[in-house]
Amino acid sequence: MSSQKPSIPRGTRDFGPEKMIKRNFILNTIQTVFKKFGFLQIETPSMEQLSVLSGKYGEEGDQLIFKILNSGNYLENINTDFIIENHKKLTPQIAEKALRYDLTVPFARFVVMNKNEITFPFKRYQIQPVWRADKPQKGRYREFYQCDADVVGTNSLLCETEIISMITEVFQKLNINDYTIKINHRKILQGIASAIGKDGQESSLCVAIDKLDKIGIQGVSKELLEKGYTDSEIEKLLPIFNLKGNTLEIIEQLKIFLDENPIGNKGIEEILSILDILESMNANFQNITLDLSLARGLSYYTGTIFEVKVNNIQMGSVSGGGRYDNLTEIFGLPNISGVGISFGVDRLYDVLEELQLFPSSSEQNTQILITYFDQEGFRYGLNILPQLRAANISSELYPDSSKIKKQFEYADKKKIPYVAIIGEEEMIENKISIKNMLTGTQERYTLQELILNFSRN
RNA sequence: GAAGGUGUAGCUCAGUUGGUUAGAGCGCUAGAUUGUGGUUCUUGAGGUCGUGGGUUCGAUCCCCAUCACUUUCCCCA
Repeated sequence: MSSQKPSIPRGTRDFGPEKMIKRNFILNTIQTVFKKFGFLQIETPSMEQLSVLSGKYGEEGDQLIFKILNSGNYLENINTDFIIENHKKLTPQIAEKALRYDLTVPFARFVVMNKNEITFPFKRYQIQPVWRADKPQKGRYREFYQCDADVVGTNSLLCETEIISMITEVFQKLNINDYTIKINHRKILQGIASAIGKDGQESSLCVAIDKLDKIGIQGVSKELLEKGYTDSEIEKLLPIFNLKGNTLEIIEQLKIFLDENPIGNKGIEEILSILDILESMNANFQNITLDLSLARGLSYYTGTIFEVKVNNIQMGSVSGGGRYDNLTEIFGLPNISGVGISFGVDRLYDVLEELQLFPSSSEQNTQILITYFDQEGFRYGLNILPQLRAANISSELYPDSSKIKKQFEYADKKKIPYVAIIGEEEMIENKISIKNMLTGTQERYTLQELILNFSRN
């Protein structure tokens, strides 16, 4: 009999107990903040109809969707010409379901399907894994979690400020202090495109200037040239890259650049309103900057866009989002504006690990392990165990009758802070010896004393 | 889609300019210590050197192919 070597698909991960404790610290923090701001949780299925996802993420995005092969004889009734002609035409015929690629599109589908039950404005949060058929790299997986919070059904800029407040609170709770919330506005980018004579062509402009911090002004210029921008158009753009000062000063310079462009000025107005609301709420501004090079890849954003970067650490953005005006329109529900935020748990994990910001995990652990020498001690332990648990003390009884040494090793490896020892002497005295595994000290308590000492934890 | 890197013990890695018996640290086993973990000392187990083929008297090493993992670019969280 030959055994097979087990493995998991690349880009996927197992999470052991230590990792789950740390992940849950992040997830619970985010969830607590979402709840506090009045967001309600929903979940959607792992798989969606392929047609729901197709075409929502651009042409490249379609390739990155994990498709699920139809059940049964999926080749029945297939026009074999497709196989030779084009696999893209064959795919929808043999796969009608696919794994979700993000949480936003399924949410849009959810809103449209449940529009009669939903009370608008609808604030929902969702924490679930998503899948991408990408080649894995550092900080990039084929299965990963997203934590999204969105408000749909209102244009109010209060939503934007609440998102900023939530980011601030999450980072404060995670003890990350040195970070930047970059904000920008798609309408400002539209206005810039228009001002240099490229009306309506801001998407290629966005893709290029999004890379500004990576490839520099020269790299961006080169890319724009390749995309058909003329030298004079790029020349006009240059002042944008050289704006200096704080957010308000940049806005003043930007106003001059945009001149009377109505769309661009609408964007500026909204940014100013957001800052004004934040000021009324006495919010902390320090971490917010207007970054005109922020564009964000996804094409459905139409208003304010955000991204959060942890400073002084080699890591891409850990959070991002923005306002979208027409996400539900494609499913037949127009004029629903929404704004959302997404936290990247996996990247936050790496950041906290690197900055050593995870709290000590001992409190989540078993507090007391009951050890014993013989069958009699085991029975004594069986009596103690439920009483400890009734007092809300996380505890366990060693299951096998092994040497005491072995039982201590178990406690040590599991980082259980206290070991209860039940031997002949203890049973005669009707007390329990408790050894503190950290300090090595040992004392005897009655069960009552033990419960009193430990239940306050 | 393009270009690199790496596959040797459970883990992290040495090594052999091609030679008989492939090593270390950590981990694991057992003991020193029959009522005590972590520290210390001693002991033992554990390998088709990724897979298939080629060259050779002989390949873990050289050549070819293949698979897996990994990094960068593109794109994204």
